[in-house]
Amino acid sequence: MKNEPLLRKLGAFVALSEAEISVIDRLHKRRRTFVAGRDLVHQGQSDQAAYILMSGWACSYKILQDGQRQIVDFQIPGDFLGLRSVLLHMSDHSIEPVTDIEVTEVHVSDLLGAFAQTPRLATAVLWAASRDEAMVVEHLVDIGRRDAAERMGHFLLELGSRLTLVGMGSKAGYDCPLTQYLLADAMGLSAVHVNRVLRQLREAGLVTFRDGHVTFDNYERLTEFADFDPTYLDQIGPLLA
Amino acid sequence: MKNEPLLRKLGAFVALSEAEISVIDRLHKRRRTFVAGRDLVHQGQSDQAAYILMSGWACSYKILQDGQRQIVDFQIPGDFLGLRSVLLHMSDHSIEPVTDIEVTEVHVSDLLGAFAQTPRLATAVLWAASRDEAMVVEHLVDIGRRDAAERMGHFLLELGSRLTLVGMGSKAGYDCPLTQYLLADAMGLSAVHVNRVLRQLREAGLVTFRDGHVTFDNYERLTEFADFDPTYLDQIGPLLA
DNA sequence: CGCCTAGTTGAGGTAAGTCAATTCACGTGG
DNA sequence: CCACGTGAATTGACTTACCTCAACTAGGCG
Repeated sequence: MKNEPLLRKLGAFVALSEAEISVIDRLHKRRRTFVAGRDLVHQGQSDQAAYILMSGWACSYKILQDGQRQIVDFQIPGDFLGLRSVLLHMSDHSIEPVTDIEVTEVHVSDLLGAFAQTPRLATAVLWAASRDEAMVVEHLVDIGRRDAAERMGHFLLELGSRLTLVGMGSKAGYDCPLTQYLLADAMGLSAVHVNRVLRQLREAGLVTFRDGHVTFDNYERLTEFADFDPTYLDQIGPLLA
Repeated sequence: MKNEPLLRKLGAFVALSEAEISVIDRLHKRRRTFVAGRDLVHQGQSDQAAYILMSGWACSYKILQDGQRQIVDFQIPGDFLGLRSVLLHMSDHSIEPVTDIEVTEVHVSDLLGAFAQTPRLATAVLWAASRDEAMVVEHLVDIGRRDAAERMGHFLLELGSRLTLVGMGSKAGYDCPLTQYLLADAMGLSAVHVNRVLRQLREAGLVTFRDGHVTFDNYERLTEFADFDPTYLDQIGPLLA
């Protein structure tokens, strides 16, 4: 259980006691799998369960009336799925597995019960939620104020940073199951423009995204080009002894 | 103290006991004021205090290297300022008062101590943070997938909804101290385009924004035009007895 | 073999940006 | 009292980044 991704993530924030670890363990009751492409959570559903992603990639998104969609974030192992839906008692977004995924289901009552038993767990979850929000905010800045090439570069760097933290990537690159259509919906661009921008970045010798793999051809120069500052993702050590 | 805006907001989520209310009261130790335009929190600062906004408007934003800025959200009374900065031990954004504001300062240690005493308070704050995140997400969708006119309409409706909840607006309209420059930085547009879009909405008989006041000329039609769905902001009653 | 999905590229259209000039309200000092 | 400066709003002319439509390629799989 020491490799359990949520423990690793929360452990970076609070030094968890044995008692707290066992409370978290008891949250992982029901293990489930979902196939790529079939939504776990639908926009508008109420009283939903939350999940902890154990393996695979997912994305959370919103659909507009005219059928367009905006992907808000991608989730990788250790991330919560649908935590906000549970707390707000209504899902304001949908969640779709990008690949086949494994999750454990967490019931609201169990989660709130765990908070009552160990308040430090509540603090740790609040920290994790803040970190997620910081990523959404960075994404917002991306879309609002960076042009397509900077935006794409920044996004690929951020994803690399997150994956590196969980041992799934490095400054050399990482495996990435996203299609250009998914990228387009995440970046607020059209799929054809994503293609052009990827070509541009490749020809500039910055990054190459091909056959499900991202390769950083020049990490330093890309970082500068995309104005990327990873401090908000960096975690120095447990902040709460 | 019954009118204290944070109590009112959290009270919508959990039915607070006398003991919990007094814990919250004790958080409001130091009252401070800040003048419009002078930042409270700077991007990159560490170990910052958090604040609860008592009166006035503020905005949180990020500056890019080329000097452009993106406003992430506006804060109105009852909202936290810099809560994320405190939990992440590093501010990833700046906060500027839009008008002169009154706040109460909250120290991290006091907040975490309050969580330990009353876990339900932690849950309530997590709920408030989730609600904030939901607004950021909606803003992200705005910028990513709506054209300038829809975006502006949606934004003005959302602001109206939030203000109505705290008694500062209605379906007729509300007072709004934002300039077209602030709007531009929030919507990811240029100031001149904001001006054109406002004219367009006014001439279409949907909304009028003039002299610091927003008037909904046709609330229904604007709601439809902007694809606005307020459910994620609505609060039916205490969810946690 | 043929279909389907993902990716690639070209040609032409459009929403929004930039630059620039003008107005207006307001405050301040001569 | 008026000249002046400053910040916000307004409008026009021109540019550009990104979109749409459309055609074509390449791999995977029944």
